[in-house]
Amino acid sequence: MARSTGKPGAELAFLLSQVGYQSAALFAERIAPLELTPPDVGILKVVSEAEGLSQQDLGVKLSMFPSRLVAFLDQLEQRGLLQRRPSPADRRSHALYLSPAGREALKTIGRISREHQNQLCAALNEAERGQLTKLLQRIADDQKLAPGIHPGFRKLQMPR
Amino acid sequence: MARSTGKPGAELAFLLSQVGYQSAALFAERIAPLELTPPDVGILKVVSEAEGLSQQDLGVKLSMFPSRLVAFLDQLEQRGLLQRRPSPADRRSHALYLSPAGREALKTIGRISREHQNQLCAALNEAERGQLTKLLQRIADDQKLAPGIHPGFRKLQMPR
DNA sequence: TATTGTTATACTCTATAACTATA
DNA sequence: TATAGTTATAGAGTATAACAATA
Repeated sequence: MARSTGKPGAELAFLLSQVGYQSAALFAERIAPLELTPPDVGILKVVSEAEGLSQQDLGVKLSMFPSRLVAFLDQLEQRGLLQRRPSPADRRSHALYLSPAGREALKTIGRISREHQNQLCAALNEAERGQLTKLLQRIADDQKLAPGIHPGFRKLQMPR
Repeated sequence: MARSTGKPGAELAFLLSQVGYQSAALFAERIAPLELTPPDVGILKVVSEAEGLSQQDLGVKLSMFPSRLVAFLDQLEQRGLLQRRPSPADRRSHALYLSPAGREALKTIGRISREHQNQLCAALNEAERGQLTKLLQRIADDQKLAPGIHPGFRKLQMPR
């Protein structure tokens, strides 16, 4: 039974964490058959929006250590989704590009993401989803969360 | 700039994951000075609501492997927040209880949680927080998320 | 001397399965 | 023989720091 009056608890913050985790977990399940993980998707997305960027740039955008990026990029490159091209100005750095297959993968991911959202938000109609989006966006802006960048890239580990 | 018409993307599902992660991360930071982690808090909370339960029971409630529980319980017991008492009926099993210090810790955690929620939801007024809570609760119910049980107990690992 | 990307190392946390003591 | 809790082991993933090539 919920308290209707009195000192407010932290139900909302906990609900946010619960539902947010559920969203991440279901999404991870949905892309697993593509042999992709959420960080893979985040990397592909950022590269697609800023092609030619260096691994350094990518690390800054995602707040990831460059050394942690290497393994992800190796795998994406081996699978032909992403390319490391020599940088014209600096032979130390690599310019990152999506391959055609990488762009195709992003389209598939987009479709999967929409299905995922429909499943997750099945309890709400369109108007309610719009309401929810607006409220969450206000929090995200206030919390200085960069659009399209998941804060989990930084440190990892949620409950423990 | 947001698309006002056309095929919907998955912005809402991503926003939920972003804000949910932010909630979890900020909460973890807030309780870190108490030398507690979110799973510690989850355990204390469940025990407080069902004192006398066994480690087996606790594992089922949290969807955690019993072997994973051991280290958490060891630490909480050593710090005097939780007690393993002999079970009257079965000498194999332990009945879990909070100590007075454990109950005190939960009060502190409750205060911290409210501060946390106020910080996280600073962009919204009371009415808006109520709206948001209702919408999220509808999703949580539809997704069969148990009240007060974080789905992250199960498997862990969000971005990867 | 500083910087880009890579590799090496140590550490944390987990699931699985073996183990003990009771039942 | 089965069950409660514990311990052992191996694996996944990370941050940190050392490293080679280039600037």
